[in-house]
Amino acid sequence: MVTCGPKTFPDAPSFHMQERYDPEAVEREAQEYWRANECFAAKERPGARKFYCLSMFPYPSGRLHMGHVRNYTIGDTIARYRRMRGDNVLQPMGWDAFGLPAENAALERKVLPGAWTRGNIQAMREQLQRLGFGYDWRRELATCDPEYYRWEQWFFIQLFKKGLAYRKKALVNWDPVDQTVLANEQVIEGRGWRSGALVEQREVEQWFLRITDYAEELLGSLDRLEGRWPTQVLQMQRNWIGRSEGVEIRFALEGREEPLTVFTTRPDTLMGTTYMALAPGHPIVQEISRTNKELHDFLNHSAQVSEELARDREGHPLGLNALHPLTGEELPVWVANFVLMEYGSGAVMSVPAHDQRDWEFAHHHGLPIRQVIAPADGSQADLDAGSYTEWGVLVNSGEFDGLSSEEGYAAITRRLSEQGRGESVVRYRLHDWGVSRQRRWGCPVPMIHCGECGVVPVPEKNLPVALDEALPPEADIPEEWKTVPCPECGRPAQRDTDTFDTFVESSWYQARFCSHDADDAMLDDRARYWLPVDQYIGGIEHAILHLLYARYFHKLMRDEGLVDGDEPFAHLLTQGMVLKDGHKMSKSWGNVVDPEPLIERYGADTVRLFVLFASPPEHTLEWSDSGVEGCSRFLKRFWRFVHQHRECASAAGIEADGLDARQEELRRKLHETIRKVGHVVEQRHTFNTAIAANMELLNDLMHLSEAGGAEPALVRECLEAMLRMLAPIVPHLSHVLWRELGFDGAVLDQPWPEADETALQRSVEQIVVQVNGKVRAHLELAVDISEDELRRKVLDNAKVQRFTEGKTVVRIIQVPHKLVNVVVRDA
RNA sequence: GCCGAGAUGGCGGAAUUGGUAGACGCGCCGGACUCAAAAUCCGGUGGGGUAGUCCCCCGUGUGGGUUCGAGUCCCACUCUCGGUACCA
Repeated sequence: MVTCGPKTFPDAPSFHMQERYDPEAVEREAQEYWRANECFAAKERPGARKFYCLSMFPYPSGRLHMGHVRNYTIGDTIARYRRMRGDNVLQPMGWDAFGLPAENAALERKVLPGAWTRGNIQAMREQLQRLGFGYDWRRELATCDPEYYRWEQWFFIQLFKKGLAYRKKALVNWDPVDQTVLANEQVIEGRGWRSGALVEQREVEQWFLRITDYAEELLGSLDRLEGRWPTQVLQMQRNWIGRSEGVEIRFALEGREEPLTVFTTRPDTLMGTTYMALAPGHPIVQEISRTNKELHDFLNHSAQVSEELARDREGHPLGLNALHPLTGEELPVWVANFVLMEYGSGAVMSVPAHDQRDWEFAHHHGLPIRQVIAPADGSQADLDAGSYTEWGVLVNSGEFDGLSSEEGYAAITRRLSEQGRGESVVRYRLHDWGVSRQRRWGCPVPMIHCGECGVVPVPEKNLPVALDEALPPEADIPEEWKTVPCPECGRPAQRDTDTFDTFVESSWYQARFCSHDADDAMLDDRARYWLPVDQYIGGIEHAILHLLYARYFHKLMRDEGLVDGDEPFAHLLTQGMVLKDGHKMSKSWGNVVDPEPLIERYGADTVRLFVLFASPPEHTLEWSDSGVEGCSRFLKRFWRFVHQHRECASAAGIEADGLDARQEELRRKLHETIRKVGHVVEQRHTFNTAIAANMELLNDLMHLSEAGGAEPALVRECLEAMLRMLAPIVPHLSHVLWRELGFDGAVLDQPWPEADETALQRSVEQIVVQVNGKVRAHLELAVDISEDELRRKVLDNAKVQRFTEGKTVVRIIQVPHKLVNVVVRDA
């Protein structure tokens, strides 16, 4: 038998160069090959199993950070793996290019937002290319391209025509620092999500998208994503949509025509209502405050207090009575600082005995507390200590006494309905999506305001309404841009000068990648071929906003006949954050690790390998410089080993019969590795264990080689399989080594290796022997050993006997090919 | 408060359906090579006892339980992280 153990090479420079792993040269070569052969140009192949792999596109801030590197490495690994599995893979990349930072940069550096953005895109594109991600760059798009936002404007007009986009004068969140309106989602604990400034309320005319029309479907179809999306994300979306069932009740107001409408989830407590509470922003409150100085002063005062999120139960009587819908009892109407205008109708029926906030408010202001629910178990509720909010049995409720809360709920709802004073309704926490922004670096709203005709869409032939990119953001918009003839009557009219929320652009880019160059339609049949995205990868921070809006847009596009299916992203993987020293990398912590110098020093493959190896994709990743060093060592070792065994490449096919025991063992290890890696990469995305398995295999292979057992055909079989398994993770190194070994074609086009069942078989195996569940011995036994023989060998074993001596064997548990547990009892 | 996820060596993390806890990597210790260092290679590395390779006990946040057997399942709790919060 010929062996090819470690060889010493003459100390000539040419050999030296090859034996030394030079990532830069390797990466240049592989990337050149991919580029020249257009390896990642995706084509629609009807009938072929397609796989659309998408990573969330970046905001072009100027430099990639570790989070990007991690995100895109995960995506690229999955995409390359699917390709080796024979799928027709699409993996595009683009830029979420509109947004505030460009305007800020423009102000600070006296550059134009467009120029700043496009410069950043160029720099980041180079960084992505350097990392060797297999993107179809022909499909690259930036949301600030007029060819892109043109179709967003077109689509918005379709929504407008359907009544799904509408204008509403509404109280909106005003960020006094950024000077803009914020969506509810952009307000975090009363502060602007970017500026951190305390948000004020202002009334402005805004464009809204009727996402609430789709609330029920957005909620319902989450069930079908179960098992495909992380449960955490599904739950967060459910909470955000916030469906709640209840009853809308109309209370008559003394001396007023219009009744007061409230929403409650507890109509069973209706008989315990002792006062009404309105939000400070409620129209009735606003109206009365115009003539009531005391109330006016109170509102001014509480507006300031509420900014500090005061929990004091402040309020003021309005001097107005409501009438109980069933008893006609007079109930004083108050304004209360804890009532929210944005939820329900901005008014509540207060039941202090059974709602904690109402209880506190009543206590504070000396309002009556009337118990109408008693604990079902007959115990006493202590209403001096607080409210009793559990369901129970109705008391002090007249004809409803004795009913359970559930029965009372139904009976009272029925009675209200009969009297025309209320009905069951479903409420959502989700609000219509305000999409107008008073920003310059965004997609212009394609609408014209005419004094005669009202709001008129820009005619489709005039799209896109292009931004004047030469105009600095601080300059006023010129009159000649703003003033245009009304498309309907021809009289001078005004363009809408607002732009869209950038979440609008990112809600449909996944579809446009499919039809990136369609110039006469937003989408075409190619979108039907590629969609939905089979695997979407991105940060957990987008669990609510982006993912909800994109789901909404997909349904809108579906209803416009543009796409098939109900959901845009079939599978979602949310990668964890990248931490350093226990904190998120940020300037303020001073712990930012820039990928660039690492790529410079170790090469792209090492960086890719490390971000996958350090932890499973969903976990937060603790950055470790020495961990990178370890990954670099592995690649160097692998490289060197391959070069020391190059001649094994010409070995003939493996002959399993000719292998000795150690070689057979290694071959079994190889095929076990193939089986394991295929499973974890495909099913679990735990690339860390896939890498570890390959490290183990290399260690074993090197030990065998060291011991002189490196049969060329076996080495060849190992290397061929390892290069394929590592190709999605460290594609450059795999590409070059594959070629240097003289194997056919390019490794990225190779089929994924299959485990050879016969190689997995063994004649003897190790069986763990336990006595009462504790490991006491390991036995090497023939796999086809009979049950009796096995029992005998186990019970005759000296180590086992030490623990069974003088005891009674009660039973023997057998797990085939794995374990035997002898259960004994004191005799 | 509510919802969700998690807790395993000095560290990151392994451990299909309950079946040898700590794979792989880092770090550390010892050794080889070297004038020396770097690089590389070899060996060791959960705690304790005994002891130079055997062997025993303990050990997966805490306390219970189910089971022949629990990191894994059940109950209660502690802590950490993420989301959300006056939602009527």
